[in-house]
Amino acid sequence: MDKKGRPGRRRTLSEQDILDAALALLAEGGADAVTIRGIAARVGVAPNAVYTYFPDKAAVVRGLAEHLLGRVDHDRFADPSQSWRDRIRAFALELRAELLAHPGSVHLMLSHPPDGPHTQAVRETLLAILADAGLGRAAADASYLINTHLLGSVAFEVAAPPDDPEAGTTRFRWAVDRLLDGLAAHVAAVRAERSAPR
Amino acid sequence: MDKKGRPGRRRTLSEQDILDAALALLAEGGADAVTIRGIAARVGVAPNAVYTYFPDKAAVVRGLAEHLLGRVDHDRFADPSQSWRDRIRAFALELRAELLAHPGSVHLMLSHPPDGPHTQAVRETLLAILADAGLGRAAADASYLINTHLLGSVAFEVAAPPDDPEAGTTRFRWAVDRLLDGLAAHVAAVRAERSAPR
DNA sequence: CCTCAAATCTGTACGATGTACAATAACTGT
DNA sequence: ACAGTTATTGTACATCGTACAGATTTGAGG
Repeated sequence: MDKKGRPGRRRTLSEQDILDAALALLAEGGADAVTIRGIAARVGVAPNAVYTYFPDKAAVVRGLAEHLLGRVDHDRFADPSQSWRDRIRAFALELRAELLAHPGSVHLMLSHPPDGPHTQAVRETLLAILADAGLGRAAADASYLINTHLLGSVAFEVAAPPDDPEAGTTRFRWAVDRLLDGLAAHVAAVRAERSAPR
Repeated sequence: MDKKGRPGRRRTLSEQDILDAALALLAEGGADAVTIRGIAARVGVAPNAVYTYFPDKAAVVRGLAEHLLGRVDHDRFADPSQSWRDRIRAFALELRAELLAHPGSVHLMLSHPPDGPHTQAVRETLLAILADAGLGRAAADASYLINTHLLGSVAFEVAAPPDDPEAGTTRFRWAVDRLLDGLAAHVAAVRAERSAPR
């Protein structure tokens, strides 16, 4: 695990190593377990070595959130042969599963909202589906709605897990369906107004 | 500000003092500013005095969340003369305002979900409105949906504030309206099924 | 090949945090 | 008055982020 014992320019680390270690710590011990010293120990390096790659802990945490988002395959939901409702449902469930698999990741995303390429890719996939749904100008707001509900929902579930994990999934699915109903109603209303203006 | 300089049984503190100090710190410096030592200093007492009233910091934080919920007047929304949609909208906006007024409070609620009398009172108010709406068995899930969206939404807004705070309110209102549309559609569907069973 | 600056890492150290432990003073009941 | 309980203090420790100052290796320019 440990690389060397003496200082010097040796390139024993990489940004990926740090993020991988951070992710492992997150999975094992929750958000509190993600510490600079813990990461360093796990990759076998002095704590300060981390600062060669990240300016401070907040940057590591942001990077970790990005890293996590990079693990979800969102291109899979771009296929327009399925209904937009099914696609969003599946997308939401997938993201939820990924977040639930790493306790603390939601907290971390809510306190240090990432904004790297992976984050934007996810956002764009969502926006594309919503555009297909005919939400037009409201697509951005709808995306925001889905996002915030997802994060809030998972955060709450992590903090206060239901007795039966299955029940959590059922409840989440129900909530997403209500959201989709609301969006569908809005689409219908917009369409109606467009065909019979003011 | 400081009470005394020597040990001894003096009852210089109260649970309320501690929570008030914590709330002030939260309002001033966000969640990170809420520390045992900070609270103690603010009420002019040794850090360990806090442990007479709370077993650990987590308990203080939970108490603080409760304290905060106790400040919102939710009975005001119990009046059934208004439509349930208006009542929920107003309720959500009120809670949002309270949470936004204390940066970090959402985080704190998401990491240490309170469950004291105030929390339950708020939940019951919500449930009552939703029961009026005719949601029946689904009222609990609907309440959960509104709750999680509220928390997620505010958390996100605190972490990444919009350029124009007004825009945040508009967006939130739009989202709540979509939620309400979704719930209304569900109510209609349930009613339809009940009048024409299977 | 030699030199040297830049890059990468280590060691030490400081201030802040939560909190365990023991000592101390004031109150309470007898 | 005395004894026991209890609120408070002071001291101390482990852990955290990270600033600072070396040490060592590496690669580039001569």
